[in-house]
Amino acid sequence: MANASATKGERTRAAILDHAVDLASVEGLEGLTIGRLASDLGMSKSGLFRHFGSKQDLQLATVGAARARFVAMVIEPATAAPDGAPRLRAMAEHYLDYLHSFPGGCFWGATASEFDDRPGPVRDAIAASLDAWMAELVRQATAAGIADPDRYAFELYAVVMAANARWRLTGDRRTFDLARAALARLEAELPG
Amino acid sequence: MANASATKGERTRAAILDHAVDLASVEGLEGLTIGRLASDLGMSKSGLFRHFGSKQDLQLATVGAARARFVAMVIEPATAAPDGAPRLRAMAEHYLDYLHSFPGGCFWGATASEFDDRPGPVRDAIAASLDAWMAELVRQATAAGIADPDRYAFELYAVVMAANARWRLTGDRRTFDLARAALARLEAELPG
DNA sequence: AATATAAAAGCACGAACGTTCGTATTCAAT
DNA sequence: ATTGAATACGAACGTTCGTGCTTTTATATT
Repeated sequence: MANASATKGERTRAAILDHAVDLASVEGLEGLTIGRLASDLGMSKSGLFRHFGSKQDLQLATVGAARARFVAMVIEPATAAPDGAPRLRAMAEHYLDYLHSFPGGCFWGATASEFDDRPGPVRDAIAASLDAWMAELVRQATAAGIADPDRYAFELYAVVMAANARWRLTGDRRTFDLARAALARLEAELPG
Repeated sequence: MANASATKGERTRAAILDHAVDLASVEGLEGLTIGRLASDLGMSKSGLFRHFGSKQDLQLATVGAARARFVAMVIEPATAAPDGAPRLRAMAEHYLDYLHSFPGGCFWGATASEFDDRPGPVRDAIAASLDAWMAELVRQATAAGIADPDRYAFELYAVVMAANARWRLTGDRRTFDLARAALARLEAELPG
């Protein structure tokens, strides 16, 4: 939510980006067109465009907004739990719920595969966000006393990513049951 | 490889599709443009277009060619091993190697997330191919005596899919070490 | 209330896309 | 050698995209 004391331009910009994240989860960051975004928000292409100056800037700002949403929905709420195993459990649960905050499934699932072969700042921003998340997972797995934290973080990421992919393609919510069963197997690795 | 006794049109069509699969692994099935495909193959847009009649038909044919490649590289070679655990091991190994047969990473990883929110025959074809693969994994996991074959198939798919995604984004081949470690944990579940 | 500034709109452009159409070339069968 | 079909080409179309320029409207400060 944008700061209420922000200027009108800042509030508009925040509203644009909030919708841009949702739209990109459906259409991708390239399929996210300025015209579509403008008409969805009831404004003109040029009026919206003025806030960014280029489509690439819009894409970069959208990646930033998506990252902010991820932090707010997955990382922040889990800070209540102490480092290590409890934090890992809390993050994994929020991680799965987070997938439902998009109309088109996980923003990162859609955009990472879209930009992995498109060198440039947008790709770099996506990669940096995901690297930061992986690093956080490794940190917590280490704190939890896991012997091979890199492998553990990789598996946890893999399960959630696949849950998103299979769910979006089949429409079958039972996919999440499979994902939870897989996560339970990972939790069983945690000491204590 | 196209049948050598095929007509010229059939050979051209096969060559187009072979390149289309590679190109789609980089640009996606929508980013796969007819002009780019034609110039890569040294032919005219209209000459290429004639073989399909619409872009959607080209996309559908490309999905079919990708599926044929998957069968030839992952499923076929593993049929030497008997059903159950040996077959699962063989398929998993070929599955990882298969990722390197594309210039832009796994065709399915790129196209599934691209089309999961685009209803239509292309989406249906992609979903059907992946469903068939999941069904094969479940079948072999069942034959191997796994208690929850759906969960097992899901995890195996998740590991390879995540290996592809992380590898494409980081460029780090050590990702495959993590994937192999994860696959080893799955193999450890197999009886015998 | 007047005025300066920020925000949004209107309009038009050049490029790229899928697609169509008419024509040229290749190839096989007579 | 002649014909007819299969294959390919080149130019053009209508549309959509990102972007720039100019004008109008809304906001905020004195």
